[in-house]
Amino acid sequence: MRSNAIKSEDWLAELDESGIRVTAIQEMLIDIFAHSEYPLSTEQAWDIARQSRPKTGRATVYRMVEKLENLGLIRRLHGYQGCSHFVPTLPGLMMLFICLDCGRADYLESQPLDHLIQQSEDTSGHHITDSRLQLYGICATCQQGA
Amino acid sequence: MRSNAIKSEDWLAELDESGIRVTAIQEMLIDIFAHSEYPLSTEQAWDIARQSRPKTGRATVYRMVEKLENLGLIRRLHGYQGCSHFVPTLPGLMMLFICLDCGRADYLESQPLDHLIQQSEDTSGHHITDSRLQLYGICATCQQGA
DNA sequence: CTCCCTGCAAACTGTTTGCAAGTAC
DNA sequence: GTACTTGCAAACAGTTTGCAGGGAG
Repeated sequence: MRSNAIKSEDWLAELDESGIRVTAIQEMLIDIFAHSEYPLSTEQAWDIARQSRPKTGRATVYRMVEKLENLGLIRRLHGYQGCSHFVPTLPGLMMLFICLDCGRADYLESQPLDHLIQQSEDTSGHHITDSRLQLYGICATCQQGA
Repeated sequence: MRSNAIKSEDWLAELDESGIRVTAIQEMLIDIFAHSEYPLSTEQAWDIARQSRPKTGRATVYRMVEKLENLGLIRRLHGYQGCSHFVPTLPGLMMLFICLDCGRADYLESQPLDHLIQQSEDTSGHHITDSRLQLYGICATCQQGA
């Protein structure tokens, strides 16, 4: 799997630029999402947050997740255990593979997808502003294990 | 937009083969989904159903939608007004475009997507069993209208 | 000092479940 | 007759909201 190259500092900088007040909780939640090996639901992130900060409120995590999603720092996973899990965004990489066995998410190179979308725009006449490609299956590691 | 070529009879036949008992309500709901020009939520389908059959229960529609989805006859739309809208499945066509203006869904030809997925499988080593590509934007018609 | 953030609890929405009655086969 | 389906109501889960207090700039 692709190693997670996300820098928490970059996220904090983005938050700052957006006029969102940066607090200790925010830093903690960013850390949690940026460094998790697996997609996390809001509930799971809340559980992890309370391990180091027991009085963290549920709503705080929901509000934070919403902000991170709106800023494009995390992406919602659809169709894997509902639609309430999130993974950090890797800019420029839009193809997301989710292993149905171990649950890990892996970004794949997507240049061909850009071409495909461009082509679809041309032939259909639609103006495409956003794309979402999710792939499901068994990852290379889990195939060996089985 | 691609004309909807779904035959209610085909769906009924599939239901029958699956050992699901075919009732009048099922026929009605199949008709509603197969012939709607727009993606429908369960709630919307329920509203339509009650126009011709006021005593239809909400749970019945939910249960029916679940069956249709499991059989692959309808597909859930993700990221458009939540994740609770459905469109009829067109076999072999996996690329789905949703207009953010008028809300209509349009299937696009997808041969290049198959190649792209094949290629991703080869380079990543993952075994891909399911793919989900959704495109968002403004459809050709709405571009003209504006 | 001001405004945004936080925690708590209550409210809310969409969805699921249990059960008795109805209906297809 | 048997088993699946239906409608109703209650239960449920995840998420959102209102508000009083706290913290950042």
